[in-house]
This record gives sequence, structure tokens and C-alpha cells, in this order.
Amino acid sequence: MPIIKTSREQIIKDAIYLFKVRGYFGTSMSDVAQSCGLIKGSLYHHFGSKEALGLECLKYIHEYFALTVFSIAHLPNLSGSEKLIRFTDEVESYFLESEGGCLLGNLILQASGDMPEFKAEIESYFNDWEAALTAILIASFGKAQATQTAREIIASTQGCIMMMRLYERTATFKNMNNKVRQLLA
Amino acid sequence: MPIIKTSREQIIKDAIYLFKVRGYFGTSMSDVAQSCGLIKGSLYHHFGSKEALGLECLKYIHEYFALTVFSIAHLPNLSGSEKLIRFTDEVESYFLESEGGCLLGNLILQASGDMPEFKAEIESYFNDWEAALTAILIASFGKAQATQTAREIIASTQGCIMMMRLYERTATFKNMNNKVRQLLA
Amino acid sequence: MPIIKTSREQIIKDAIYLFKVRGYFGTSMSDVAQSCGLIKGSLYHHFGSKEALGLECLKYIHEYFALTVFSIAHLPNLSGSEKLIRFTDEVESYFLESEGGCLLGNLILQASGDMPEFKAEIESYFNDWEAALTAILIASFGKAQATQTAREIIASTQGCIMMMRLYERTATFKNMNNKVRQLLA
Amino acid sequence: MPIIKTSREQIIKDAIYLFKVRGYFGTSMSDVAQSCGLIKGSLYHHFGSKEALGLECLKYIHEYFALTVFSIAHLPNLSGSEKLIRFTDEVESYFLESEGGCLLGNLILQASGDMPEFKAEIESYFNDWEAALTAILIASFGKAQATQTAREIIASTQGCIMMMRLYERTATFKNMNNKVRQLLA
DNA sequence: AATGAATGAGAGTTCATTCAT
DNA sequence: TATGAATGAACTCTCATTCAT
Repeated sequence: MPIIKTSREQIIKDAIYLFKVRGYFGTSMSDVAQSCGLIKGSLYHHFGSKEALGLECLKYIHEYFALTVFSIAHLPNLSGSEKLIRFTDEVESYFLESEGGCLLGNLILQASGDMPEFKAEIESYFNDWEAALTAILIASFGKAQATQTAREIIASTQGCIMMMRLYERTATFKNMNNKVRQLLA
Repeated sequence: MPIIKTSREQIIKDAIYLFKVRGYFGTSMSDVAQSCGLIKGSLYHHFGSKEALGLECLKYIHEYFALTVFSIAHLPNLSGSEKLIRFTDEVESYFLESEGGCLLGNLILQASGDMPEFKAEIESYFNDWEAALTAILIASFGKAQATQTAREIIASTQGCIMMMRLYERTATFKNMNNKVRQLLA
Repeated sequence: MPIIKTSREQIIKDAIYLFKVRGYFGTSMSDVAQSCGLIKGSLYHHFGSKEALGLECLKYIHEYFALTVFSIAHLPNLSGSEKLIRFTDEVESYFLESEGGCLLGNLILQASGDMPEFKAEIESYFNDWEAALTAILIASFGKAQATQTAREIIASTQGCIMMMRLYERTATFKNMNNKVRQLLA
Repeated sequence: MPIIKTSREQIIKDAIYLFKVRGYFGTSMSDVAQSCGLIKGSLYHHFGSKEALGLECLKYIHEYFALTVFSIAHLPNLSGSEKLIRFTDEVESYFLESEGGCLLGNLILQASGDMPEFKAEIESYFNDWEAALTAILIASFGKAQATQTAREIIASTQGCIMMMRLYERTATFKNMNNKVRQLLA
């Protein structure tokens, strides 16, 4: 990663914000450019296309979650319950603070139909999320049940995030997370 | 150039399909027109704008759910458990067969930001859904707990529907529904 | 002119109003239809096209002026000065009350370029206006001077009407008319 | 597909010509684009909307008149009569050469109703015209009479320009200008 | 006559993208 | 790299007009 990484990264961050809040199709390359003080054409020096930029955004978030959330599953010296609580804390605080919800979740509904690269990246993200949760739960539940529970947690999380965009309430999300935290208690 | 009368309802059904599968912004008025054998401009004889058409689609689905699903909450001669099972059966079979998931859920993420009429209709739909579930659950759980559980069920349902668009699997959705069915057993 | 003349005439009157106030191109056949309680397609039973309707409007106004204004030039038992005063009175009161100014004048600027039938009708109207004024003035001024003065009066009248659409003031128009009234005094 | 730089000013000049000759509503953005060798969408790089382009055209003409015509009122070392003659010469030669008449006058009738920005610019232009003429006349006529005469001159000028679009004759306009020239003789 | 559904062309506008400078 | 002019296709929407009922 070269020195201008800041610039690239800033574009990605700005684009993530816009894609989350206004939607992928509701955000033009002009909007992204304006938001980071460039003009439209200049974006194309950094990203070959809108789709490429979108993909970078997905990867950026994926990487962030891999480093700060999913990695908790493999932290040494922590009990399963401790891992599950920390994991859930991270997820909760991220999405309570994240304006616009979960970009990868959003894009399932907006773009995964026609854009196979997006779909693959999104699948990969959710696969990693599922694998991390499964790894935490497997000791207590066994492989099959752990996997099933992981998937339920992820689905409920995404559903809650979605509903938080409609209503202002956060209670359902927090309750759901509390139930998750107690799964290994 | 024959003149074929196209019914309002057929246009709405075609539009619903496209809005669900390709997204609201991914579907042009041309697409809708083509899908019902009209040309672009002719749609405007029936609906004043794309937004008006979209709103009619939301209302159409809302009404369908009100009649066939939410009304179960007030069916006479049924126990709470029976109502909950029938309710869940209806929800499950609808979304297992519905290509493209839940249009109202999808539109939370695509359009509710800038389009207040959409948001209001979507809120109204989810309020009705919540009220119906709460009515079924209230005798056993009390008002507060029934409401909270209803919201959890709805969020989980939406999350599962979302994940079904990414993966082909239906198991998580079915499991989740089974748990719901047993809530009053 | 058949019995349904009222209906035809009402359409023409409504269309005149709209063409004057909103302009010919700013008025759609829909607007005209709505304004007279018909639906768009029904207008075409009365007038074959928008251009035909426009032309009828021009002719209607032309006829009205011929009957009530230009005819003053040939009234018996009136002196030239009396004719000029009555003529000017009629012109003044018509345009002070006529919302939207002079349709025929307006259409010089809006449509005479591409629409030769309009142009011909407009020319005919102004020719008649000029002939009437010339007839009144000729005894005192001679043919050449009368014609020239008539043209000046018409041009000034149209200019004043135009400026009355921009400003609310009527004084310039009234002053100009007063000067005309005194030409034969 | 070569990329030719088109200057803003050239677009404005081309648009002015078309707006004058075919009318504002009779001229499409496509027409303007074609006339300056661009394609439709490219115009929007220079002007945000047709209305914005129209407004720039009005301002361009206003500025031209301010510099070359209205400024004559404040030229040093000229008598009032000399100023009035030069002023009238400029007006006359401009409108004798200007195909399509006076864009600002035309737009009073075409667009000032719904487009307040146009109306404001047009008013400002005619206010400046009136102020310039008044400044020339005030020494001989006094404020009130000078203003009134200025308004009469402007109205007559606009009326003559209008009638020149209908008939080919220029005599009425020239006669009228000669009378103006002699006002201070 | 009146209706209202349909047409097809064209309007203004937006947008992802390209490319000479 | 950054810029900004240009592209061309797509989009929403309007309109004069036609025609079966």
C-alpha cells in the first residue's frame, strides 16, 4: 500500500457513508467525488468503475470486521462465553453507531442480483461471520447446532438493523443481543 | 398496433415483481411497461409517476397481508396457539414462494430515506404486522412482553428473508418459524 | 353554425384564456379539456388539432374586434374625432380588462415562425385594424400619413400591452390612448 | 468522436439566436446542443438547466445593452440631444439587425408568468433602459415627464419590434425613432 | 359526441465513463 | 494525478393524437 493510501482510503470511507445512507444506486460518482473534494473524473484514477469502488468498500468493511470482530473467535485465554460477549459487544456498538446500517446487508437487497462480484464478496463476509460465531459456539453446541445458531444470530442481527432504519428504536436490537450473550452463560 | 386494455391491477402485480427482484431504482418505467405489454408513456395514464406506482404496490401488498395474514389475529373460535401457527404458516409460505423477498422490507433500505410517503406506508405495514402478532401473544405474555416478542419475530423474519436472497437455504427461516409456532404451545 | 355552438364557443373561450395567460405552447390540450370539463380525447371531436383550435381562437377574437371595434370606423352620423375616441375607448377597455394581453400579438412572438396559417390570420387581423384606423384618419391626414399614423398607433398599443404584462402599471397605456384621442381634436 | 471545447459564450450566443427566432419553448436543449456541435447532455456541463441557460442569455443581452447602449446616457461631453440621438441610433441598428427581435421582450409574453427569475431579470433590463432614457430627458422635461416619456419610448420600441416580426416593413420603427431623436432638438 | 386507454415521439435531466490537457 | 469538457445511453415524464367502445 503506497503513500497515497490515505487518499484512497478516504474515498472509500466517504463512499461507504454515502452508499449506506443514500443507497448504492442513489449515490452517484459525482456525489462521492464531491464528498471527498475531488471532481468526478478524478475518481477514475483511483477506481476503474463505480462497481470497482463499491467492491472496495465491501472489502474494506469486511476487512475491518475480520480484524476487529471475527478475530475475537480466535483470541487466546478467553472462555467461549467471554468471546461471545465481546463479539456481541463489538457488533452492537458498531451498528448502533453506524449510520445507514450494514452496507453488505443493504447490498443484498439492492444489487446482488445483477452483480456477481458483489454477491461473492457479501457471501464471503457472511461466511466469515458465520464461521466466527460457529467457532465460538461449537464447543457447547456441536457443529450442526452451532452453525444453525450462528445463522439465526446473523439473520436476527440483520433484521434488527433493518428495522432500526425504519424506527428509531434500538431496544429490539439490544434485547436480541442480550439473549445472544447469555447463550453460553 | 393493437390497443389492449391493461388492468391497473396487472400493472401493479408486474411492477411488484420487478421492484422486488431488480429493486425499485433498478427497475425503470420502461421495464414495467414492457412487462405488461405497454409502452413507457402509457403507464402514466394509470399512475401519475413512478413514485405513485411504487406507493400503490406497497399498498397492494399491505392490503393483501391485512386480509390474508394479519386478520388471522382476530379470527373467532381459534386458540392463541392455533392463531400463531396459522399466522406463521401464512408468513412462511408467502415468503418461501415470493421471489425477491419482502418488498416493504427491501424498500426500507432502498428508498425510505428520501421518500416520506414510502416510509409512512412501510411503517404502517409493519405497525399492523406488530399489532396482529401482539394481539395473538398478549393473553399469554402481557402487553409489554407481547410487543417486544412481536418485534423480535418481525425483525428475525425480515433478517431471514434477507439472508435467503443471498443463500439458497431456507432452513434458518423454517427453524425460526418453528420456534415461533411453539411460543404458545 | 349548428346548435352545439355553445359548446364549441365555450371551448374556444376557455382556450383563448389559457393561450393568453399561459401561452400557446404552455397550454396543453389536456389543460384546455380540463378547463371546459371534457377529457382530452373529446376535444378532437370539436377541433381536429391543437393548431386548428388555435386558429379558431384567433378567428374568434378577430371577429369580435371586427364587430365591436373595427366597425366603428364605418358608423354613420359620427365625426372622425368621435369615431377615433370611441375606437380608442373600446381598445383601451378591452385590453385593460383582458387578462393576458393580446392573443394575436402574443402569437406573433410565439408561433408565427413555423405556423403559416397563424401568421396569415394574425396579419389579416392587424390589416383590418390598420384599415379601420386609416379610414378614420384619412380625411384629415391623407392616405399616406393616415396609414403611417395607424401603424404607429397599433405598434404603440401592442408595446404598451406587452409592458403591462411585465409591470402592473396602466398609465403609459392610458396616456398613449389619450394622445390618440386628441389626434383629430 | 472528437472532443471539441465549446465556450460558454458561444453556447449562450447560439441559444440566444434560437430562443429569439424559435421561441424559448420552441427551442429544445437538443436544438441548442446541435447548434453548437455538442450533444444534449453535454450542455449540462455548462448550465445546470434550460432555465439557467435561459437566464444567462437574458443577462448576456442585458449586459451588452448596459455597456453599449444604456451607458450612452452617462457619456461626458455630450449634449442631451446628442446622447438621445446616439442612444436611438444604437437601439435602431441593433434591432434592425437582430433576427428575432428582442429576446427580453419576447420572454415577457412567453415565460414571465411561471418563471420569477426570468421576470426579475427582464424587469431589471427594462428598468435600466428606462433609467437611461430618463437620465437623458430629465434636464429638459423634469423627472415626472421624463419618466413618462421614457416609458412611452420603450413601449413603442417594443411594439415596433413586434410588428417587424409580422411584416417585413421597417418604416414604422424608423419613423418612431426619428420622432424620438427630435425630442430634444 | 363522449370516453379513456394506448401510442410514439420528444422533452429535460442524470450519470458512468472517457480522454486531452 | 488532477482537471473539466465531452460522450451516449438511460431515465422520468409530457404531449398531441388515435381509436375501440
